Amino acid sequence: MPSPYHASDTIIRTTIQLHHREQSQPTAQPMNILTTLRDRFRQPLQQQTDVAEKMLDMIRPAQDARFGDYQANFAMPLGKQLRLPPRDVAARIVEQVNLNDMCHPLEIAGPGFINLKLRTSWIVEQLAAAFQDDRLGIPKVLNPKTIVIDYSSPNVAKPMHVGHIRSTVIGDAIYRALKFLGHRAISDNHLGDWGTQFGMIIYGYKHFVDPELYRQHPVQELGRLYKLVHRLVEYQNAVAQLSDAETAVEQAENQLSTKQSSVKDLSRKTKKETKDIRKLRNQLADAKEHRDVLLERIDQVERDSQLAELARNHSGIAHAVLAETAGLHAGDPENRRLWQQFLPKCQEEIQTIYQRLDIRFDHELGESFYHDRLEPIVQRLQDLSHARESDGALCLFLPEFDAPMIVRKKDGAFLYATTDLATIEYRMENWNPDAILYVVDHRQKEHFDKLFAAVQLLGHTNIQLRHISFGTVLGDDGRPYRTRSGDIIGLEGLLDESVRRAYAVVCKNDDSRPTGPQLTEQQREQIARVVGHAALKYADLSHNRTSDYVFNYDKMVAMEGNTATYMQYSYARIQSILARGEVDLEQLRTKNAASALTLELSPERDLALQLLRFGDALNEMLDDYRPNILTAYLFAVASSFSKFYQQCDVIHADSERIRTSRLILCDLTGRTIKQGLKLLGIDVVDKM
RNA sequence: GCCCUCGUAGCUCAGGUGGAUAGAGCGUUGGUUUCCUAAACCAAAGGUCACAGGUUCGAGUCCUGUCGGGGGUACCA
Repeated sequence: MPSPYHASDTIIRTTIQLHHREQSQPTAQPMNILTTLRDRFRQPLQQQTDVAEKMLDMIRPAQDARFGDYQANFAMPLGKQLRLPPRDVAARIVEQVNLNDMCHPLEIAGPGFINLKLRTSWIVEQLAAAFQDDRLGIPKVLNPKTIVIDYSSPNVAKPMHVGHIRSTVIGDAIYRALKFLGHRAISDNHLGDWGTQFGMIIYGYKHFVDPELYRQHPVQELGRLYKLVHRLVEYQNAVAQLSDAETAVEQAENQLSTKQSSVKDLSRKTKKETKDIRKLRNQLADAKEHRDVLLERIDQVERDSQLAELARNHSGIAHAVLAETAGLHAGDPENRRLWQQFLPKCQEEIQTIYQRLDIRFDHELGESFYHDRLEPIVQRLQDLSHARESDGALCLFLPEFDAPMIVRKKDGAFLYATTDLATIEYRMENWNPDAILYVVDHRQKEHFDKLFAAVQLLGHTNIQLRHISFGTVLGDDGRPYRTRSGDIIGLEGLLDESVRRAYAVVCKNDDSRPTGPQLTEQQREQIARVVGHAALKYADLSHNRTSDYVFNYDKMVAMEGNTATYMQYSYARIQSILARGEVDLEQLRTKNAASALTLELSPERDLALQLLRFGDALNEMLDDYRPNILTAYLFAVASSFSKFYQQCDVIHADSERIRTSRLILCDLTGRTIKQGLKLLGIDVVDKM
């Protein structure tokens, strides 16, 4: 199935264009540059071709200032289609398009590029409109869509860790941006509140709880119980798997030596033989690694005499935990009671993290919420003859996939595939969304492929389902980010460390000010909190979401280059200018900006043009749900501002007129940075 | 085995459904401050875009193959 989206994403119903580029309202004054240019070119193009929209997409910002501000590249493909020289086609379009108020006379260059240079008078007019608008000139969409965004979704009984950053932060940014543009965005945190981890806690509570600790610090004690039981279960599983793992190593060793001895003359190996041997070597290494992990896991427990004794006394713990989980699901009164007791405490714990991250959800309907809907949906799948039993499990065999989607295990338990189906139906019944977005890591692609196919089987075709996938956070070694001892890194600790480093930088900077420190201890701490949290979020958002990226504190908090800090710094400098200039903002904002603005120097014009691109950047971001488009835009704004700042004195400008004009630019830049960062879930500070 | 992904400067990364001379930050080298926050700015050096074919007026981008990394692949989520 051809897809207009990134290959790693999955969609159905490509015909629903969700956040398509809208034609602007004829009356809407503030508007985006690209939207406007496309509007102007639409009719002339429609006279030449029936694929005008495709051609309109080929209008884009110029790559090189020599080619003006924007360029249109459609004359070449159009020339081919019409069997005319592209330059002639370009000339014909240029003659018909009405851009005189907006652009200098268009130029045709090279094979048929159309170069557009915006009139400064037009920029001034648009900028003035944006300046006087609370929304900075960004229009709301004409056709708002209802879009459910499913992100974050941690298991409530476990501490959140580094793996939750991306889903949480990217999902939140998409949510904020959609809302800002006027869509009805609904965020739903699909909490894991019903799984095996509760079986572990319940088992732990029944056998290992310290009542006093539980009374004083319930969440901490539950966390301890989870970790303890988890460890014992892992230990037991490791013991059970060890002999298989050892056999696998032996087998790999045998295969390798057989292969090597069959190739007698090693200096005259064929390509295939070389390849086979390397592959066998890798297999051996993998097998050894797996075995060593198991050994380490076993050793860790056995080294600790207390743990070892617990492991001996609870030899059936792996099974028992599953039984506790099954009991919970089956309605065992004691387990239900415990679950109801634990759940609010776990949720509270997780909320403290969300508060730190400044993230709120419209809904938090966890897995448990759908429990009663699983049986009926499975029944329906059977009634419709879509599901059948295989090896005792109830399966959906989907034509495009080798392995089936299992909706009920042979022990009768349901899986998350089942819950996901029920969740989609619930959302459709209650919110009637145009789309549901799943911000989930790329490893679950196949799950979503199957899930979406199953949804179609159930007859739901009037909805777009999309997996917004993202890559892995890596450590310096290029492997998933972990502590040196191999443990997963907790999110809370990550935030603390980020704030700690931000604090150090804030202090260093303030202490080294030529005029002496300006910040109180309280201010320093507050700034460090904002800057530290921002650094972490921004580091994540500024990478292409589909890429893996290497996590690096130093770079993140380095406060140079494309970081949140650089943007926040720009913002703070602007606030400083406005304060030092004793500017009455209310008065400034009521000024007739259109007549006050003057963009004579190129840093002024560049900055102004950059500010006008905000709406285009947002559209582009939502086109494929890529927050790094917005971070790149903000970096460009901040860079333009730095150049402007360097070359254009604001407070001591040559004339009152220029001073006012530059103050307007400063204020609008500050508001744009603030608004842009806000859409990424990031705050600003006035001083830093 | 099959499927999905990635390979761009010393390092970390950008590079819409193909468009003009492949970009940024860090690092390196050199320069800028009696001046609104130098956490800044300017300049230079640094690239066979993994490799080989192909499609095209035009390929980092699309197709095929090869090499290398990561991930997934029947009852975890």
